[in-house]
Amino acid sequence: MARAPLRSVPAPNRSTRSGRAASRARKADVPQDITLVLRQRIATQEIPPGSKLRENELALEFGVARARVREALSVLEQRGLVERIPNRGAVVMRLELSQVAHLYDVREVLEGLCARLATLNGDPAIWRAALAQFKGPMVRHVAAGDIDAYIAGYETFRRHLIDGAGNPVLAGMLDSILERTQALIRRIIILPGRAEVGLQQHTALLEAMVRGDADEAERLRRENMRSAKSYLERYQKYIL
Amino acid sequence: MARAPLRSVPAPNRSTRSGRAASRARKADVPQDITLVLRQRIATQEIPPGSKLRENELALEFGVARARVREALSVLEQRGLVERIPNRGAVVMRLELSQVAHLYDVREVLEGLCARLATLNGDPAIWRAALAQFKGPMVRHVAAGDIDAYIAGYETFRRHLIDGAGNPVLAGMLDSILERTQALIRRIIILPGRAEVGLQQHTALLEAMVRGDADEAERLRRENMRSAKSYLERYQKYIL
DNA sequence: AACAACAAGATTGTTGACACTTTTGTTGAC
DNA sequence: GTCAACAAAAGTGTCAACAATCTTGTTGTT
Repeated sequence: MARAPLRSVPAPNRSTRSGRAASRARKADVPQDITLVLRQRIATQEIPPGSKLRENELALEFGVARARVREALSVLEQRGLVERIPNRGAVVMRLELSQVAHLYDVREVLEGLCARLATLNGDPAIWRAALAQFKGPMVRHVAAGDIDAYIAGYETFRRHLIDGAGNPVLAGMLDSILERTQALIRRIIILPGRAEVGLQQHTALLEAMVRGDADEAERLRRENMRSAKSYLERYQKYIL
Repeated sequence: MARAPLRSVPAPNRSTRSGRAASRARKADVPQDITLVLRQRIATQEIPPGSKLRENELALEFGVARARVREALSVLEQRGLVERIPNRGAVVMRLELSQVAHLYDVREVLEGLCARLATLNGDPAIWRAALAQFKGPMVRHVAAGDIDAYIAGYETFRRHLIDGAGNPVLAGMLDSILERTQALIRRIIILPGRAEVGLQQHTALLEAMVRGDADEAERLRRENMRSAKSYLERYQKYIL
């Protein structure tokens, strides 16, 4: 449980003039990126749900004062990643099935909008290229059972969709949801038959996007999400 | 510009035992609700866009240390209400037209989902009651030009929709969007003919909800949002 | 042996002080 | 009179210390 301090900062770094270069080198890291690091650790479940986040521990590890950790925890609470109880500390949020269902209902319409906007605003060449990926290499990844490669391909596809949509508000909300369900997505993909279904659905979606049919793209993406949600509910006992 | 301190806290409240009752009376207010107060002030434009938020000023007004104000500002930044520039402070976010368009695109699909879920999960009696409101008193409010009463009725309707949907994730995101566009909504409603159109659209929506047609409810709500967005774009010069 | 009362330790909550950066105001040269 | 260099002020960034609260371990009683 005890995390090895990645960069053990020399505690007495208080002298005004000495060690300027050293502190400047770390300048870009410290300011608020401890929030980012914690977000990633929670999303990847490197810090598992239910864990207690002790302010002192984190402050020591990152070599900053507790006030900074405290601010980071506030942000994490806002994002729904941790729950904070007064005088008792912060624990990593645990996902109930109902919560996941809520997240997926919202994700469905947001991803639908994302597909529609990407069709309207994005570069068709990108969708053609993605379609080629899904018809060629991705098929082989699934056939070969190379889940990691498939997931990697899916992630870049999703990134292209969000970028292509060109809507920062949408991007932020999708990121927020993805961040909370990332661990789940990986477990859904490896369910029996899921990757094959997903492959087919994404291919159909991209074909609609290539021919510029935004409405159909939105419909297909939403159907894709509903399908994923139903898989999740069917296999919930193996996932949650 | 200088805000009158609503409750000027006696600064030397440091003694451990003295004034316990007084400090306990304020206990419920202080903890983190300064975030809520600031959110409301920004949403209502009591603090107008572009204003600088000085940490010291706020700390003094609320009678807390700067660290607490600082945490509140972090949350406000996360929510997209203020922009924080290192070493330069926090200013209330200014809405560009493009940003508003992005917000409305997202709001469209979220309100659509909200209407669908409310139709499926909510109590039909509530929709019947709301329909009666929109066919009776609300019509008179619009005819009489009583905008405030109309807005109040619309707000309770929207609240019923969100409650009826029963999805906390959705509720949070809609609140976040509403909070950022609240000032706009009031300006759109008073546009020529807008209230009449809205009245008709909401009536149609509620009729679909009463008969349990969730798909149609979602479609109508989305159409309603697109219509509001087009009004906004047409009259942008009078609004922004 | 089980349980309540208490004390010691650990953790969070809050504060004031200090360092650093930006802004503002002033002086002086051209 | 205008502009640059400099000094003072204001504001933000960071920190360590103290207070309040919760948790854990211990002791004593029934």
